Amino acid sequence: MRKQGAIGKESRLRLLEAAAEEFALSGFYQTKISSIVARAGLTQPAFYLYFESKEAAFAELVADFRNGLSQAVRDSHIGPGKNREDLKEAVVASLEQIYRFLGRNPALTRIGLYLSPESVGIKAEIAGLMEQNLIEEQQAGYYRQDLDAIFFAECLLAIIERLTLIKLLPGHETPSQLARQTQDLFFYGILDMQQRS
Amino acid sequence: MRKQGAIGKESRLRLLEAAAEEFALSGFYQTKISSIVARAGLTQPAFYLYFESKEAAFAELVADFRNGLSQAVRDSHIGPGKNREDLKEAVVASLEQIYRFLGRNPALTRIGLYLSPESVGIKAEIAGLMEQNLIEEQQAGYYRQDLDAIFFAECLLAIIERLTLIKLLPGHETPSQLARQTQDLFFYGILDMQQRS
Amino acid sequence: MRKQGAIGKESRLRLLEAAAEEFALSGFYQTKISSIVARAGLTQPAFYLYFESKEAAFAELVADFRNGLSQAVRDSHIGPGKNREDLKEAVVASLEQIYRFLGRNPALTRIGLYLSPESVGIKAEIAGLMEQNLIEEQQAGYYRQDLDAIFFAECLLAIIERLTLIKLLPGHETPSQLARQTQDLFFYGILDMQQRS
Amino acid sequence: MRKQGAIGKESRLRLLEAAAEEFALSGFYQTKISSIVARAGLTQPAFYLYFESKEAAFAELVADFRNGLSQAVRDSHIGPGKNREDLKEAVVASLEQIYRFLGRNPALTRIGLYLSPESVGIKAEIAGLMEQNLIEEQQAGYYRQDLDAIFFAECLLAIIERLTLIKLLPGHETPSQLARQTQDLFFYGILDMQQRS
DNA sequence: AATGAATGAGAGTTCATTCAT
DNA sequence: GATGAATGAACTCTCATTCAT
Repeated sequence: MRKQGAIGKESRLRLLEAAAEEFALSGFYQTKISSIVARAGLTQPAFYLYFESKEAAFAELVADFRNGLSQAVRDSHIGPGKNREDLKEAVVASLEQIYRFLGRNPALTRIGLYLSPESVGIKAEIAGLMEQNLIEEQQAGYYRQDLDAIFFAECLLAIIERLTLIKLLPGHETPSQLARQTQDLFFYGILDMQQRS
Repeated sequence: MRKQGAIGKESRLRLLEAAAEEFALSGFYQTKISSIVARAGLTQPAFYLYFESKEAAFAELVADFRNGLSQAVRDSHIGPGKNREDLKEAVVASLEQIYRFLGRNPALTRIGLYLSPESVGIKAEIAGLMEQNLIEEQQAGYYRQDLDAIFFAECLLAIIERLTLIKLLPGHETPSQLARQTQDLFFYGILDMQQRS
Repeated sequence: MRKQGAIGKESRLRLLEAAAEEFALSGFYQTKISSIVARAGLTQPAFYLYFESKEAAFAELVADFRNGLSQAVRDSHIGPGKNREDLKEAVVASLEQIYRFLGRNPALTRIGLYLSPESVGIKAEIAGLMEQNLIEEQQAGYYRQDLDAIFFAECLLAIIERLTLIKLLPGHETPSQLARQTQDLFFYGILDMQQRS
Repeated sequence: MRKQGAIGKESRLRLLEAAAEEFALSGFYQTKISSIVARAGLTQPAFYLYFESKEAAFAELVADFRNGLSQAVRDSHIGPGKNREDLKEAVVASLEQIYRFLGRNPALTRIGLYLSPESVGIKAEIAGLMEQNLIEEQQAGYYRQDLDAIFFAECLLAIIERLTLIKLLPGHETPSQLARQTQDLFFYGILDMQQRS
């Protein structure tokens, strides 16, 4: 790959965005280079000016997503010193941050979370990061002590993943709404509080 | 497709199982008819003796999974008249039934839940069935009245889906263990009960 | 590559022959699979039923040539116990055998001797075999003792190679004629015998 | 192609040399313009500033070689009036001149003698020139009268060609050594002189 | 004199699918 | 009931070449 000026960078970016949309729409195997370049307003060889192969372009998108989401999750850590009421809002804010990232680039999210074979590894990594956050928050006394952090992290991720797919990406709910619903369920469980033994 | 004798039925079944395993292993597009028939110990034209096309075979597997899972979910409904302690066990049993179905045929589960484009529709259907169960159970007074049944159904499904993938299919946990963990989280939430406001 | 019946073997052979002719005519890079299969009366995918790739088919032809020529050279060894007059005829017969092999399949010869990058290695091998023959023949007292066998082998090969290209393959001379001419030059050199010092 | 200043001439030359080396290394079809310009420290369009096409550049190299070699062969003619001892040295000198030219620019030699499709025509021309030299030298009484000049010319060329490839270009022998060996073989043949009938 | 950017044309290869037996 | 043999239709990727600057 040779040196690129401004125009080249622009073309590359256009191709990357076109690729993201095509991949998100049709999946990796059904996406043809011809569709990508058509969407970007270029011809097929231009694609290979900027990417090694179809796989490489896909991998770059996946990596972008992975980095972005990892960062968002790391940033969503809740610091110490919150009282019960503040905690609730902090948790909502934390979740909202993650949902917001996932909603920002729907095509990328679809690729990284549902389409890529690497999604398994990505989710494992994300679950791990969430677990670390949760452990520290648990040590801060925010959650019950007998909570299995990794198990909870997996469940949290599962719910975020699914709600993103069915509510966030189609635009049925906002990050803020989803954050609040998610927090509510996890905080209080499903039992009727009056009757708790 | 004409009528088949015993040998034909056997071959058809072998092909279907081989297809399930290949699809589960490599996904739809990367699975070649040649691999399927090789695994089944037959030749390519034999495949077309029993299936219209690659798509048709895949669709049949998906349909099998969908029917099985729907039934399992319907069967997992919890009847009225349980007290608090019985309820807990009933919920665990109900969840266990679902996990057990999902663990029974890993290849099929992988196809129906993660690989098929139809998985979206399947999950929507399953979520709907779960919602109906939950509503009735809620009306029986088992859960808090302000619980949003469809939201909860989606979360439940999300967790089942993820735990199936990372715990059940790799054999790290049994249906019974998963059922208990899932029930516990949902019943009590994550907060420390002493401190609940 | 699966099992082949008689028809398959026939097709494979037809493709191999077609490939040899196309390669000999146009060289490796300018030969298109489409030309080969057209000449063989088949379609492109059929080619891949019998050969891994264009390279593989070429390599097979080269290997065939190499084996054949090696054998011919080994067979051309001259045994002991010849007197001067018999020797001459034996040398001619020996050379004729080699020329005859080279003339038998012109396309293959062109590929193995001039077109293939492996031709360098092939000629090195052939020169080595010739050297061995020559050393034994020299020990039998047939040639001058101060003759450098490997040098002579290389020269002999050089001449055979060139005469094959310009005389044998175009059909200007027969193996027999070429053998006699070659023998004559090497036996007596170029000087006028009366004047030899 | 327009007139060029000093810088342009320099670039053109650099490209030509780079092309020669790349062609010699990889052959015509496997040599990419991109490799040539990379070696010359320029970009692809620059190549087309100086050459019509890849073919044209190659052809120019071949023509350079052909002219040079023709001249060298013409210059290697041996004049009349030599006695037997002088003749030997004259022949050696003559051969050395040719080997020296071939060794001077290895890349060009490889192209003109082994890689170019035109090499056939070039060798035919060279053989013709050699034949003329030989005929005159034969008429001067230097060689046996029954020698077939064109046949001998072809053999001489064959040997020069092969020894150049395997001894001269890899640097195993010098032009002088090769000239002497070649002369020795042709002068005296391979038979033991004591036993000549 | 030289380059960043782009393209037309084509090649090899793959794969689901079918036919004749 | 099954197979050896063959193919139509694509698709990815490469490369010489050119245009605008």
